[in-house]
Amino acid sequence: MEKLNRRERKKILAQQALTEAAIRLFSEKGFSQTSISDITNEADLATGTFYNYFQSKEDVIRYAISVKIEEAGEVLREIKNSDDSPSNKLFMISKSAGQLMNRNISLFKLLAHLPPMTSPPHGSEFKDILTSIIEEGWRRGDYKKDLPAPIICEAFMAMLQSAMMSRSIPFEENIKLKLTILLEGIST
Amino acid sequence: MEKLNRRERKKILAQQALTEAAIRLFSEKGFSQTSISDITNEADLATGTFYNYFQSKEDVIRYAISVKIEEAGEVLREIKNSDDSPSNKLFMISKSAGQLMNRNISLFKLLAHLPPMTSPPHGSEFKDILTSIIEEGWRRGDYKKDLPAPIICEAFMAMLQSAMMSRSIPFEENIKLKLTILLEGIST
Amino acid sequence: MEKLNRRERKKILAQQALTEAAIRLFSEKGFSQTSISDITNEADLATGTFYNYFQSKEDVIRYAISVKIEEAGEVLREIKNSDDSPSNKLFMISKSAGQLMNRNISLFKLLAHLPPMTSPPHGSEFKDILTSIIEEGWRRGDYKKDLPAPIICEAFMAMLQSAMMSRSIPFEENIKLKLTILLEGIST
Amino acid sequence: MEKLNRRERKKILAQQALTEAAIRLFSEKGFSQTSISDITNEADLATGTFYNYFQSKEDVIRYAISVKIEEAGEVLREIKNSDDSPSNKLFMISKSAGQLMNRNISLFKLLAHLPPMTSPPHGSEFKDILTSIIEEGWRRGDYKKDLPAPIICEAFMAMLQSAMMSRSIPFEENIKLKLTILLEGIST
DNA sequence: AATGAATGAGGTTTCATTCAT
DNA sequence: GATGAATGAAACCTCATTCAT
Repeated sequence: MEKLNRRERKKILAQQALTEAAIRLFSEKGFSQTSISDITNEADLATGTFYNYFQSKEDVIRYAISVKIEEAGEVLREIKNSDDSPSNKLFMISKSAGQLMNRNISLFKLLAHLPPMTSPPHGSEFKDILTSIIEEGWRRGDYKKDLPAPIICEAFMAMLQSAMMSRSIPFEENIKLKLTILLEGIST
Repeated sequence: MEKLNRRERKKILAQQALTEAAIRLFSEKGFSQTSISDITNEADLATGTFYNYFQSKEDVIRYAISVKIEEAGEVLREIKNSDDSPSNKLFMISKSAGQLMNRNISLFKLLAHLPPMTSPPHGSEFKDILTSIIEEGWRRGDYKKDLPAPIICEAFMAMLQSAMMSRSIPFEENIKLKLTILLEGIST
Repeated sequence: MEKLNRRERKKILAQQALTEAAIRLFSEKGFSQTSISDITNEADLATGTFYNYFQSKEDVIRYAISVKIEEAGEVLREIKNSDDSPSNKLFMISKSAGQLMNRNISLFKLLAHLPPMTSPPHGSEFKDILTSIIEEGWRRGDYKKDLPAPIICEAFMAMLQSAMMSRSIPFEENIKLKLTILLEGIST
Repeated sequence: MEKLNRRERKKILAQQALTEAAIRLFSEKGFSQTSISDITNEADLATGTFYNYFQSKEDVIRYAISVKIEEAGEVLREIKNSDDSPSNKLFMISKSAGQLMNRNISLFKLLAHLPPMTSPPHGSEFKDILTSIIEEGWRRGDYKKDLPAPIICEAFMAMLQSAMMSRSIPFEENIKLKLTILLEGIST
């Protein structure tokens, strides 16, 4: 058991090292400017080793994103199941989503290098959670009923993204103001 | 004064042909899957000719975008100087921006392949016009004064972009609903 | 007559401009790093114009050298026909050859880029003059007769070249010392 | 300690094959007429393999020369430390230098294709040995003391080079005559 | 599982040369 | 004669991938 574990741990370490090296280089030099041997150099491994873990450069992105998605899912579900009001839940989601994405902004930009339609392998879960929060708001009579849920979801995500990208006003203040507008616009 | 002799005309045609071929192929096969000789083949020119007009594939994107920005500027200024109400102006802007971007959606997606920070070489003019419309709304007492102009601009642009990207609800209906939320949120 | 002359003069100017530009660039950036359009740019002419005067880059070298050879020939013949002693003539030749070559050192290095055997299209004239001076020395009983003339010529030219290339001792002093050795070695 | 495993041995063989192929082709077809894939074809390796060992064609020249310099150093030091008279040592040096350079004449001509000033990365060691021989001659009272050592060194090297380049008289005879002149010129 | 030299397809890029103006 | 855009062959060079160790 001991021996196997050590091996497994080493294996995982190599994969982690490769992933981190790749993401670092992708965001520093750009995706296509980064070669596989750049990545293995940065990870202090041999070129061939890359192929023990990944099929291609794109594969690394997919793997890295899936890890992040996993993490994010946990947090989202926790917020959804809390006792807060829908509007408060939206605030909390925006906050932690902002944090997550800020930390991984360069990673998400890399999605452009994957074949289209692969992009949001998770978006739906996010949307599902948002939708269920909005429906909760409807049930409680908080929100106007003449706006379709997808529109509200999209508007929410747009505000979120816009706040993250803003260069003029810091995220915290920014998202607070934008959510104010949004909630004002959808509340009864 | 449009006295271009044949040679000059041919030059312009060649550059146009290259640009159009490039954008077409980029969106069909993807940016990095498109080689320079793919482009010249499509444009029915020799490989070397590409380098008479551009330094690199990225260069074509920059050029194509700058042409579109030019066009968009014209329309924006016209709307700004019309006699409509601020909110109507915002609707009109969203409409024609939507049209422009819809027509060039594949072009804008290519921005991801340019080094970061190069992205909005025009954003400021757009922002200036939006800001002046919002200020007009303030003067007329249409909009709440406790929201900073940049936030409103950003929110507007976010709605616009989100409506353009939406896959669930068509742009026209989509942007109408989102602007409704926005205007409701910022109006007195 | 006037019109023709002006044309002819312009023609020659263009050829001179091209030659000078070429030699300048060859010695600055190296022969193969210099393209024909580099040359025409430097000469402020169009690419195609080059082909009105030369067949190739190598051709420019040949032309430039032939011009210099022409010049040098004049000086050599003058010295040969003067009333000085053979040894003095050798000193004078070394002096003016040194000056000429110093001024055109970069040009002579370019000979390496011409197909071999083309190299000294003039060497023979130089050799002839040296030989006739040595024979004059023999007739006057100045020089030992057991050394073949070609050896003395070669030795003289070697000293000359070596003095020109020396980095440790300036040419004037250098060639004086070396010729002293040579004359000591060949004198009776 | 020459424990090279098969991989290492193959590496060295590959680099040798490339170097030899390159030098052979450079002198057969000329430097700029030889492409990198010519070289790898001749060495029976793949094009890309060239770049595992060299940065450029110029790089091969540098490498090849440095190898020869290494070899020459051995011989020179041996002669210097022998029991012969200074003048005999000079003869022996001229002889083996002539042999070395004759064998590698085409290699030395390639120096013209390297950026200037790179040329003699070794000259100094050669000079040092010559100087010590001349000083030995002075101590023994063989040579005149009014000629600076650098001048004698330069003159010796010039004679050597000139004898190697001569087309009219074969090297052996040629260098014997020229050294006679030189020694006559510098001896007491 | 790790290594890294060899591979060679396929991209990028240059540039001598032509030729219509 | 001068121009300079177009040409396309031919060079350069990179790099994903393999495979013997």
